Amino acid sequence: MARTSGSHAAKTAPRIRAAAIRLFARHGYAAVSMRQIAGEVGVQVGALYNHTADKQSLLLELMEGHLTDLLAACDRADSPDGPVAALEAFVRFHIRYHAERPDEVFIAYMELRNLTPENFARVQTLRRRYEDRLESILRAGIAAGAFRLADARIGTLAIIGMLTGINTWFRAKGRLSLADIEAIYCDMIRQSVGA
Amino acid sequence: MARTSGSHAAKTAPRIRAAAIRLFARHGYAAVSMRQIAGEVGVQVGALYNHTADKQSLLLELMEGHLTDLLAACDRADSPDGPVAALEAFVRFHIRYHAERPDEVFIAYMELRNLTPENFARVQTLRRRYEDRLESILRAGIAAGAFRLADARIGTLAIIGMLTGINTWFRAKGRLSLADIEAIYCDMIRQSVGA
DNA sequence: CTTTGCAATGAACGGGTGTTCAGATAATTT
DNA sequence: AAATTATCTGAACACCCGTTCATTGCAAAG
Repeated sequence: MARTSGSHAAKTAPRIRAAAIRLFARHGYAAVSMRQIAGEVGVQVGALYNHTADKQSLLLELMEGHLTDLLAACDRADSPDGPVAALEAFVRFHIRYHAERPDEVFIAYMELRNLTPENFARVQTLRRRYEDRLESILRAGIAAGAFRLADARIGTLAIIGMLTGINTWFRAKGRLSLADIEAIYCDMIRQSVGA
Repeated sequence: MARTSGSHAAKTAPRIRAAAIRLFARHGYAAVSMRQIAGEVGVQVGALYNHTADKQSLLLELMEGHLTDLLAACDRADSPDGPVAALEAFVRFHIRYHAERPDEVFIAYMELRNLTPENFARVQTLRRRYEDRLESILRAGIAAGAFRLADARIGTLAIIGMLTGINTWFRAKGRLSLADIEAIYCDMIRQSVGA
């Protein structure tokens, strides 16, 4: 090999991903053309195919990248002892992490149906791994008698749904700061599981 | 006028809407072509334009129709006295109504970004009207001292998000029936507002 | 039974789609 | 300095897009 692999790619590939994230989040996967992405990067269409196999792979890379990062960050975040404290830590982590990456989150939740079946399955596996973090906390809380909650799985889906919804309406310039919302959600979610 | 307006339209127009709902929900507005819709109805593309001005209007009609029906049904549903009972009635109504129309719900929540700004504003107004139904209940409960909830608006968005999420994962053949889920959600939501 | 007029056809319009590829470019290793 | 090779260009491919419109068909009104 005569050149370090990706000497240029190291600059262009991330820019393609960044442009795709912005455009997919703004207009939707199906409504964005490869030419639009290329235009945003300042390159011709054909050049994109040096960095991604096709449009579908680009979408998959964005989603898998986002979910992998999410899981890694979730692992890094410390989870305190005790079901109530662990639940609160999860909620705060989720809200903060997702608020910082609205575009990736939007794509990961809205473009699932534009994945091929195999790619959908791969993404769902990652998503399920994240949900399982919360489900474990709920299960432990139920087992310890700390939570009054009939079903850990449904509780997980309900809480994730509640949290995910924030991204659809939260605006930094709104009436309440993110810290305010974090506090309100912590209270509501703690109460929702009967703790 | 030589003929009752819409003697044919009375058959074709609803079929177009039904096909569009199915296809938009399955593949997304941008990914569905007018030719696909026409094919599903068993008609040529041009015929669609006898019943809708353009693709964008078709989307708007579906969304406005869904939200108008939702508001009408919500008004018809009786709301019992007392904040706790009213909240439970709202939750049960929402879950049942939405479970019966998964495709319309999916479109109304996922295709907002494919609306032109004016059309988006119209749909948001209707959606806000529905959210206000819940917000009033929460406000009344807080005022009466029946709920322990810091902010009625955030509580509304949190609960709506929680409820709306059901449609993304509920399957009739799943582990739990809709009635089971209804019961679990009623408990969680009642607890979440501190009642 | 003729008139009326809505609805459906089928072809066309201009333009956009994802993807490929031969050839030019430029940067790194030898 | 020369050779190498990842990257980019620019054009092309075959096909699909939303929308329009002259023409045709047909069901109801008079």
